[in-house]
Amino acid sequence: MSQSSSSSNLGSFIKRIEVRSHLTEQERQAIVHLPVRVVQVKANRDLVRLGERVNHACLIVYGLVGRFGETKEGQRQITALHIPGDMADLHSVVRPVGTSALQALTTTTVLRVLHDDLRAIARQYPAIAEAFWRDCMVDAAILSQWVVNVGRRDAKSRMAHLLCEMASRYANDEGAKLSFDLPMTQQHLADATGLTSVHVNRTLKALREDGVVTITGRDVQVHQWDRLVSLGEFDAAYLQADARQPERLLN
Amino acid sequence: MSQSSSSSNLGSFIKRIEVRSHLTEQERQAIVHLPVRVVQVKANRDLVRLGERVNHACLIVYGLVGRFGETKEGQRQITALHIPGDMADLHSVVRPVGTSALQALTTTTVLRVLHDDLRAIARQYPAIAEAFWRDCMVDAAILSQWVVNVGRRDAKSRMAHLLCEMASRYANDEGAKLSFDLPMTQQHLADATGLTSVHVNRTLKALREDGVVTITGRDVQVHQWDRLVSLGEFDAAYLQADARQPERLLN
DNA sequence: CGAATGCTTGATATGGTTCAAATCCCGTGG
DNA sequence: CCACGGGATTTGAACCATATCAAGCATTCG
Repeated sequence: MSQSSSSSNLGSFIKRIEVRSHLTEQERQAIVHLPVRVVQVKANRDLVRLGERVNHACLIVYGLVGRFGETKEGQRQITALHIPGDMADLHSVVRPVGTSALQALTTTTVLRVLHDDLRAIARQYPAIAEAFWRDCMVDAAILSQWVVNVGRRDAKSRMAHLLCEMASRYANDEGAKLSFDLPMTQQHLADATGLTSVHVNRTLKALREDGVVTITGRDVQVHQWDRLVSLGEFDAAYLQADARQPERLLN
Repeated sequence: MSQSSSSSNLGSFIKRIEVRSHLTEQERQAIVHLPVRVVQVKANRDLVRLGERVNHACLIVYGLVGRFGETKEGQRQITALHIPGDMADLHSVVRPVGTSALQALTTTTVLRVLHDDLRAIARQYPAIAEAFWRDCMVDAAILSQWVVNVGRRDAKSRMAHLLCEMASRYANDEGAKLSFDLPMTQQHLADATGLTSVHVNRTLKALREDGVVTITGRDVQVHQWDRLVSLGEFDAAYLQADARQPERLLN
């Protein structure tokens, strides 16, 4: 895990926040000028160990990160996936004692931001506090969907839902959903869907034979988006927190 | 759904908040004086319908409330349970478009608090904003545990975990965990654990025959707390957000 | 080129579901 | 106080979606 100091590169974070919340120029500047520390993490290394108390949050700049829960018998369950632009543990600002581990699925570049700094701007600018809170609530909405997915859907439907979600989160435009890079092994997919890697393999085969998606290594090719959506009963509404709604008191 | 206006009774909410966050007397007063509207909801009625946009949050005063996700084939999955003292949808302050329904499992008394009022005190008192955020993050931690529970544990273990969680949340003192009132039908338990009501019944039978817990109607009697904890791999840490830690900048 | 890691497939086992029916429980009205 | 009705619980039998075990193949990387 190599480190180096730097100032900014928080652009992707700002962009993410502004999809969901309005910021004034001043607020934007406050975020941009947060001091950060760049950290590289190799695949399968923890960014945050289980039970560790951290004093910083991790903005993913490049790579893919998972939050892992574990069973006594060593079975792992991914409870969240974080892609570039996500502040993977923004919640730790307010609850610094981790209850699960954060692990890199691929080599990952992270910007560490100190809790104290985040808390300071949240206290100074109520709109930033609200934006952080809102961002965390989108993650919670995803979590809630995962409970439904894992609790009540069969294997094919689960995979379809996960693929729709990741496609939607990665995509900037509609077309991008049909072809994207998903750097997860079949074991990772199994850990995210609560299945076995063997069964993930068979499920992907079935989806391929249905002509819906083809996954080759990290490359996902969606042939029939509509069928994938209907298989996974996917409704992207939960991923949004529309900034355009007048939720914010402009006082 | 009967309504009546009232002022305060927010004591249980204050108490809940203060377990996790420090408040000054002034901040406490700001919360106590929030205008509320008392609402009674009968069992199996929605407090918030699927997709409904609300302008208030619901503090549970009496009863039990579940958040329900649903599958196309009508299978239901409970993604959260809320007991008295919980502000069931505090998150809606920041994301008012519901992505799942809130339904009463028993006759429930609710205090409705307007988003605008909550947002106003959150903006005025950064410590309150932080406390609200923290409260939501405890709910998210529970959600995260549920994903692990439903994704990777077998039926007996799932039930044990759920029972430990509810016991811990209901209990004020240690002894109270051994005997408590859980107003859920076996179908509700099934919806919360991602099982079938038939299998819940068999699982409860097995737990009873093991001499671990006996559930008769709404009455839960825990005979061997330690075995229940170890069966469910339960670690109460995730339920806490220790207010005693100096997380708050006292500036 | 060899070792490690990930992918694929077959055979078998099993935990949980589904369907169906009986019984229990409790509130309600006669 | 009893009869009735409807939800909730309990149990059995058959079935199936997914797990488990095991082996061979493919790909990447040092």
